[in-house]
Amino acid sequence: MLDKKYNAREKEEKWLKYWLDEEVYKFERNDKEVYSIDTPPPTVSGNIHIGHIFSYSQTEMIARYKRLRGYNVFYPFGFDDNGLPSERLVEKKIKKRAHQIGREEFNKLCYEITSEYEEEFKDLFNKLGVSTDWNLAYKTISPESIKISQESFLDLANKNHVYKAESPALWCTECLTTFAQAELETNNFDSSFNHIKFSTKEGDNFVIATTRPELLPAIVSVFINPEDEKNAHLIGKTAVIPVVDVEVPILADDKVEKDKGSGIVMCCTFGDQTDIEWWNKYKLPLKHIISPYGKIKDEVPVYGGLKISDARVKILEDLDKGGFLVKTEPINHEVQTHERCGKPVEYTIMDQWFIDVINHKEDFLKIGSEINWHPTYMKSRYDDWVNSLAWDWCISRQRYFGVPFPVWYCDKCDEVIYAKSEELPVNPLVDKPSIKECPKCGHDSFRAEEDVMDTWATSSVTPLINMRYKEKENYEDILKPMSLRTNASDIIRTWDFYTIVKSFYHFNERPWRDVMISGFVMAGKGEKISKSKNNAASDPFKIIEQYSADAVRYWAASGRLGTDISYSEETLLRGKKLINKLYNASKLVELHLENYKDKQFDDFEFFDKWILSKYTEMEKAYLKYLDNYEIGLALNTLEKFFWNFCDNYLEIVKHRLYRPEEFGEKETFSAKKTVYYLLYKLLQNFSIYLPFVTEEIFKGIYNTNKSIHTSLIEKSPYNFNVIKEGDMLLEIISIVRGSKTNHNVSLKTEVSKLSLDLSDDLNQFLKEGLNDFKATLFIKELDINIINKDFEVKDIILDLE
RNA sequence: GGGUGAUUAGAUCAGUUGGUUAGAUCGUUACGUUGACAUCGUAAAGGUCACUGGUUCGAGUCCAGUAUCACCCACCA
Repeated sequence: MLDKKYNAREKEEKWLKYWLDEEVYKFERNDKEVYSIDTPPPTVSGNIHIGHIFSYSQTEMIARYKRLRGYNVFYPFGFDDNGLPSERLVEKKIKKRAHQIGREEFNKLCYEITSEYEEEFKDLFNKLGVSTDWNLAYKTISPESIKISQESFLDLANKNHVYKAESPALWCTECLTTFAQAELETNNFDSSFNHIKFSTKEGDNFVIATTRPELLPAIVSVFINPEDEKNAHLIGKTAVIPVVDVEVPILADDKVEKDKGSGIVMCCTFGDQTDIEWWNKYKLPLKHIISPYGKIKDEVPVYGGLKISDARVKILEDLDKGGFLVKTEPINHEVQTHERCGKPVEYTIMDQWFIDVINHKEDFLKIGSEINWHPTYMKSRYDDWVNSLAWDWCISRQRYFGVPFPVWYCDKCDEVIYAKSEELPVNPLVDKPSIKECPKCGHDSFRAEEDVMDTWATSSVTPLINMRYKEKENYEDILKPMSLRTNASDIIRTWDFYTIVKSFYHFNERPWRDVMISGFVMAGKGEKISKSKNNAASDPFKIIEQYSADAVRYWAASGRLGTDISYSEETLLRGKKLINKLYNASKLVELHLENYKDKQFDDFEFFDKWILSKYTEMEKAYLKYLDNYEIGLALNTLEKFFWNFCDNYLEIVKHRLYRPEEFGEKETFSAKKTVYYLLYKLLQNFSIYLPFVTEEIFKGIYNTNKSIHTSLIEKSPYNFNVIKEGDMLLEIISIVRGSKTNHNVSLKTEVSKLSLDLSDDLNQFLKEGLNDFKATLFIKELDINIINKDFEVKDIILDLE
C-alpha cells in the first residue's frame, strides 16, 4: 500500500540504502552487450557546486536508460585528485605553501585532505541517486592510476612520442611551475600603454609603445613590417635602447602590424609567444631576466632583485627622468593568465618533457571524425582547437602532488634511464633503477627526475584506468572503445583532446564511440554563476534537502543537450509537482487494482484504445530522443503525455473503474488492464529522471523485480489507429467543461441536453465510447445530427438548479 | 577580431524534415472542495517568435547582415 502522502526525504533515504545494500548497480560480466561510460572524475578542489549536479545527472540518466534497454552498463566514478587544484586546496587549508613544509609531508596532507573531500562528493552523488558501482571507482593519484599513467608515459617514450627539451615554456610565478597552452586563460587588467623614445646609432629617432617597459633589459631586437613605408628607413640599422643603453638590430617581419601603435615592436626573450617565434626564426640571443618567483634576476643591472611590478614603476621613472617617456595612457587590456590562479603568464626556458602533438594534427582530426559528437556542432570546437595548436604538450610540472616521471638520469653523462614496466609504480625520488650501471657510460650513480606530470597526462588515460590497463583482471576486451564520453563544452580542448591523443598513440583507435557535451549552469539569463557574487543557491546538499533529489534531477534534465541552463526555482517546483502528481495518480490506479490479475486481453474499449495508441506514439519519440542523448526533449514528450493521461484519460475512465456494475465486467477489466499497463510503462520511463519516487511506487504496486531500475523496456505493441478521433472527442469534452466554468458551476453539474453535429465516421467512434463520454460530462440527453464536417457543438443546456 | 551555439508570453523552457488560430509550466485573474491529488481541477488574459533584409505560394523554422549573451580561440608592441 502506498502512503497517503509521499515523504520524499524519508523515501529517498530508504531507497538509497536499499540500492547500496542490494548492490542493484553492481557490474558483473555476463552475456549482455556492454555499454560503458567514461564520466569526468571531478577535480578535487574543495568546491562542490550546482554545476556538478547538472552535468553528472545527465550522464547518470543515460546510464539508467541504457540499463532499461538491456545493456550491461559499465559506469565507474572517479576522482581527479592530483595536481595543482588539489595542491592549492591543501595550501589554502593549511595556510602554508607547499615548499615551506617539504615534499613528503605535503603529499601526505594532500592524500588526507583530498580523501575527506572525496567522501563529500560521494555522499552528494549517492544522494542524487547516481547509479554507479562504487567498486569500480578510481582516484587519479592511487598507486594503480600512477602505475597506468607511468605505463602510458613509457609506451609513448617507446614509440618516440615524448621528448625532453630545453625550450621556452609558459611559467606561472604564483604556482611556480610550467604549464600547458590549454591552461591559458584571458583576463582583463588595468595597465598603462607607454610610448618610449628610442634612437638609432645612425641618428634616427622613433617611438615604441609598450605595456611592459620592465622588459627593456630583455630586448634582443626591434621589428618593423617590411611594407611599412613610414619606418622602412630604419630597417637594417641598429637601435639603442634607452636607459639600459644596449644596442640591438632592427629587423623586418611581416607579422608586425603597420597601423598598431607606432608600427614598431620590441622583441624580448620573452614577453609573449610572438617573441618566442621570432627568437626561433631569427636565431636571436637569449636574455631571460625574469626569475621563477616573478622578480627581475639579480644579475640584471639596476633593476635586479625587484618584483616585476616594482621594476615597471622604477624603469618608467628612469625613462621619464631621461626624457624618453613621450606619453603614458591608461588602458584596460586582456592579458593571458594561468587559469588555475589568474596570475599573468611569464615565460621561462628549462628542461621539460613534451608530448608531440604538432606532428599528428591530421591523425587527431581523423579520430575526431570517427567519433559521434552530440550535439554534432560540438565537433567543430574540437577541430578548431586541433587546427590552432601551436605548441607541443608540455607535461612537466615543477610540483609535488602528482604522478612522478618514471625516470632517472645518469649522474655522469645525463643519459635518461626509464623504469621498467614491471617496476611500476615507481617514485624515482625513493626507488632506485634496477640497472646498476649506465648503459651508455657505465657510471653507477643516478639522480631522480624531480618534476611530476601534468594532471591531464593522467586524466587523459581514464579509459585505460577504467579497463585496468595491463592488470591481470582487466576489462580491456569490453572497453575498446568505450561507448560514451560525457563532459561540458569547456574541456573539449583538454580532456577530450588529450584522451584522443593518448588513445591514438597507444591503440591507434578512437577512445569512445560517442561523445555527449553538456552546457553550463547560469544564474540567470546571461549571468554566470560566480562564487563571489553568490548569485546561485550555492550548496547542492541544501537544494536536495529542500526540493528532493528527484526534483533536482528534474531540473537538471530540462533543456536541450549542449545548451546552458539557468538555476530556476520554478523548474524545481515544477518537478516537485510532477512527483506529487505521479504519486497521486498511482494511488488511484492502486485503488482499483486490488484483486487485479493480469492476463492476455485485447478487446479494449474506445478510450482505452485511444490512450494506448497515444502512448505508443509517445514512446517512439521518447526512445528516439534518448538514443540521441536528448534527455530533456525525451522528458518533455513524456511529461506532456503524462498530464494528458491524468487530466483527460483518468478523468474519463475513473467512472468505469468505480462502477463495474453499470459499465460491465469486461469493460471494467479493459480499464484495469490499461491503467495497469500504462502506469508500469510510465514508471519505467520516468525512472531515469525520478529514480526514487518511481521505485517507491513500483515496489508498492508491482514489485515484479528487485528494482524498477533493473527491469527492461519492451516496446508498446498497441496501435489502434483512433488517435485523431479520440482527440476530437476530447475537444468536445473541453468545450463542455469550458461552458460549465463560464457558468461558474462545478464540473459535476449535469448537462440536461447536449446537441452535437458530427460526421458519420466520428459518430461511429463516439458510439463505441458513449458510456464513458456521457459519464465524464454528466450528460442526461445527447442529441446527434450527422453532417459532413468533423464536428460542431451546437447547444449545451446545463442543469443549473 | 575568428569559431560555435543561443535570443520565442512577466519568469523558466519546448517547437523533430518550412504548411491552418506559435505550445507547456510558474506567476496573474475568475470560478469550482468533483469518491488519486488544494503540492488540486477548469478556464481566461498575456507573444510585432532580438532586429533588418532575402528565398518561397507560404518562414519562429532556410539564407545574409546587425545587436546582445555564453563557451572556446586569437590579439594582447
